[in-house]
Amino acid sequence: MTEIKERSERVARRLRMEGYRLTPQRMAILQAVLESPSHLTAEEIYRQVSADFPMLSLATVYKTLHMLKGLGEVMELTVDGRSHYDGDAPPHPHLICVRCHTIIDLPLEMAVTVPEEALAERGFRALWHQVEVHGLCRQCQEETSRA
Amino acid sequence: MTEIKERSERVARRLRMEGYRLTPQRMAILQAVLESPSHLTAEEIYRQVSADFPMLSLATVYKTLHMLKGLGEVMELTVDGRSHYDGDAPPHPHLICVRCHTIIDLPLEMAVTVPEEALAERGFRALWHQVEVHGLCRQCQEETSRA
DNA sequence: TTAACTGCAAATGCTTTGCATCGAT
DNA sequence: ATCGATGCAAAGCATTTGCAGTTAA
Repeated sequence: MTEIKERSERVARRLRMEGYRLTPQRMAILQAVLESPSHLTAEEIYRQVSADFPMLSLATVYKTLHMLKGLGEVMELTVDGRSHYDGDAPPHPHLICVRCHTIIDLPLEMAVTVPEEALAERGFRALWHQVEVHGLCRQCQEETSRA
Repeated sequence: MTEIKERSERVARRLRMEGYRLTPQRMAILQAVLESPSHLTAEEIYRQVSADFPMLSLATVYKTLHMLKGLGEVMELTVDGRSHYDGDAPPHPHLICVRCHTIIDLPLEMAVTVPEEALAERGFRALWHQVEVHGLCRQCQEETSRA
């Protein structure tokens, strides 16, 4: 909890420094993304934050998430045509169910094994990486075999 | 080339076996995906195949790609809200430019390093995996620094 | 022959945008 | 007081769907 508070204060400071305004909507959206253990969609963030800010608009949620993504403070994960947002700092692998589209985090610090030379050869500057394992979650395996 | 022909014949055989009809459209779409060294979008496949089949519809392209994906014969990679399709067999990492959305293949057989136990613990059955490295391609680095 | 497939056009659903108003600085 | 941010509604765009006509088997 304190960790999340510290993190959101750090981001707030950064926003101010870079000339962004600290609106209550932005703070609430940021808080929601950081707090959630799962990977919320814009819609879910909207519904959740709306409880405190009934006048919030979905467009603002999208605009804020876009900004935070641009700053690298949240990551975007597209599953089945829907974007999910994750505020976790250390990159970790995601298990993605191809049937129900659930996303499961693996709490492992994946040191990705792409050799530096391969990137350097192509003049590519890596910013972050992402490991996705696609398959069937437990429940979907059961439901598939039952059919 | 022969490799591609063999591959498409193998897929054709599989389709027939599983009760799908082998229409000229399907064969042409399959061919196009297998032949292309890049990661075509549905739109690009449509334009390309349309040269030979002017009566082809985009809906058929989507339906066919969806079917092939379901069979695991092609993989889907979503970048910036657009799906790209890749018929390559061995899974390899992708470098994705966050600015221009170019996709670069790395011809490395990535043995992904997600420990089996982590999957087993969660009852997750892995089907395939995907490594994405997000960053800036050479050209976009130059254009960014110039600005 | 007949059930699956195609093509068309309309519909869907997520995301973005334009613009008048509001509010953080 | 300024200019960026918000909220609303409309627009945008990739993808899906319904259906009548077509065709592979």
